[in-house]
Amino acid sequence: MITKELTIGELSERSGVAASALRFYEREGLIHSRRTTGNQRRYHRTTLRRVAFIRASQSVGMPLSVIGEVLGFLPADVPPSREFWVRASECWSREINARIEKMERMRDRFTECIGCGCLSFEQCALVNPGDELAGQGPGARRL
Amino acid sequence: MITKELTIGELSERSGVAASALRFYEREGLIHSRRTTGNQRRYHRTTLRRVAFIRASQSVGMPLSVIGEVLGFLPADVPPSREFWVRASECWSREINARIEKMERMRDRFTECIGCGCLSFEQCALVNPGDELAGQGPGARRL
DNA sequence: CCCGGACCTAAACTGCGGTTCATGTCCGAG
DNA sequence: CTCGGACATGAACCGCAGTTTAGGTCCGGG
Repeated sequence: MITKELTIGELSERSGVAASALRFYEREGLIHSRRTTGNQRRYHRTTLRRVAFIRASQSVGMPLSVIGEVLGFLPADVPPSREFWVRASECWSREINARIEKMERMRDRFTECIGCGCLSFEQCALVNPGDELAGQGPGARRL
Repeated sequence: MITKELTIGELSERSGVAASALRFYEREGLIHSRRTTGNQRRYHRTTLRRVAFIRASQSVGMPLSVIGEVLGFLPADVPPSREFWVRASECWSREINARIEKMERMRDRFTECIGCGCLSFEQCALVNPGDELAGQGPGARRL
């Protein structure tokens, strides 16, 4: 086997992702590692691909939890197939499109609200979202 | 003066915003209050409008810090003019449009990346954003 | 054998937008 | 005057996506 394993430092340097982040991803179950007798991490080469996928997905706004779910279908130490990429891409595209549409709806509502001079409670859809518009920004969500 | 002041409970009920949030907004300087001799808050009626503006702006994704900057142009205890709404609306629209465009670019890049079969480091623009794409998702930002 | 750099862990901290809690005060109705 | 509900404060906590810190271990070169 010439498929040399990577230390965390090597994976960090090659991927451009901080070692602390890699350990964090492992805690969250997004990547996996073997341990040496001295308890050090050794990564399979395919982990590089996994990390690439994680970063690419994050850059389009996916939360780690969702990325983790999708990566759950991809067994550890198996190079991701082309089909996997394609399916994931479709999934992400749908998500992004949904978010874009939502933002467009909100923008239109805002200008409409300003235009009509309302922006007071009880009348204004923006102020009283009620429906799926709620819980947009970051902040504490209750379980 | 029949312009009765509001207690925090009244403002909370009328605006639908929790009293804890109203205190928080006040700490952050987004709204203001007078104090009674017993140290209780009394809000000017126009505060209702301010809170409406805050919630509407939040619903389109604006962070409180930016909302606070804009509200800073609006003196306390003065009803916001129509011109103020219009200018704020334009400002927010520009912001939202910028965010939508950014998301569209990212979506396109992602599908392109998947299509070309790359998604590895050094070649992939998604994985190595470098430019304005960086720092998208939530999470700790360093100063 | 010793040294330094790479690695390990757990715990605490970041910023955002608040909520919840503990403890104490105010105020109006009866 | 007393009681309860509304109000006050500061501190701790939530989720997210990590980073930083403190203190300890591993490993290879000289």
